[in-house]
Amino acid sequence: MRVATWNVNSIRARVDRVVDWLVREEVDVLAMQEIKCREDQFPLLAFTEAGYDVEIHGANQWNGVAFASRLPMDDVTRGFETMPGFGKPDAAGSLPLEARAMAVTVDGVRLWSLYVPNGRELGDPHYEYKLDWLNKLAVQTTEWLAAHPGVPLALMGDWNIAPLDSDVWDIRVFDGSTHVSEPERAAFAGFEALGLRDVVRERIPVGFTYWDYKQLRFPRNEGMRIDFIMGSEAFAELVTDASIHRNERKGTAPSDHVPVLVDLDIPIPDDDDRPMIF
DNA sequence: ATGACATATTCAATATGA
Repeated sequence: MRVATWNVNSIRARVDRVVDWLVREEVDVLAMQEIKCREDQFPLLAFTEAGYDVEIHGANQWNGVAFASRLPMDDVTRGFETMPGFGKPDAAGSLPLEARAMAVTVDGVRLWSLYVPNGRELGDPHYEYKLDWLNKLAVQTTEWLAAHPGVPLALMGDWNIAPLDSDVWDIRVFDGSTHVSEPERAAFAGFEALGLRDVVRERIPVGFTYWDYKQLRFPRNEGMRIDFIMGSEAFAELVTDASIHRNERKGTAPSDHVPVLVDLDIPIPDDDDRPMIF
């Protein structure tokens, strides 16, 4: 089974590239982030014609996550129970919840698509929101792991954190910036403390997953590594290979992020055995 | 000094991104 994560930066602007890549790379399950549309706006047809079912969690022109899979998706959940909101409180005083997290189970593997809040600036309310969001997710993950011992779990997505200085092209440029601050790195390390680990880095130590559109960042290879697949021990044991698809940053109308993929030692049914989707 | 790029939305000017 081939499982991937990709911040697509608008699925409506990227649908052809995304579906082409899924088919070309024989991906079974894709976790998407920044789909930037509501469920009713999602370009479903291109996916279904290629044999993929889609589960969507979108709210408006910002954020939004989704899964595309050619294997059945079960136990679809949107958001998580203790997830904090952000923005203007409603009459009851609660903050709007953003579409940044959802999960599905495929072949007994629990998969999350995560779009961690950006943080904007150190000290910005959005920065506190980012740290709170991550810490609440870690607590939730702790509880889930305790309740589902031995079940493979992967938290996949755009973490908006560069855990190592070498995860940005020049750490000096990031002095005083988000993504590299100690509290963000501590929040990321909190997931490692739960027994999750970056199953891609242990196979691909070097390489970015994001390059800004501006300032010739990609031609200069001035990028960041911020998209990760954090697997539980049971998940990590299934991983046989990993890849970062840098070529998807090239060509016409790319996303600013590229796909990150793992191969799992889970046999999938032949095409002939798979139900047809029209 | 600032923007540079790309996406969304009340299609014009603004919000967001990292």
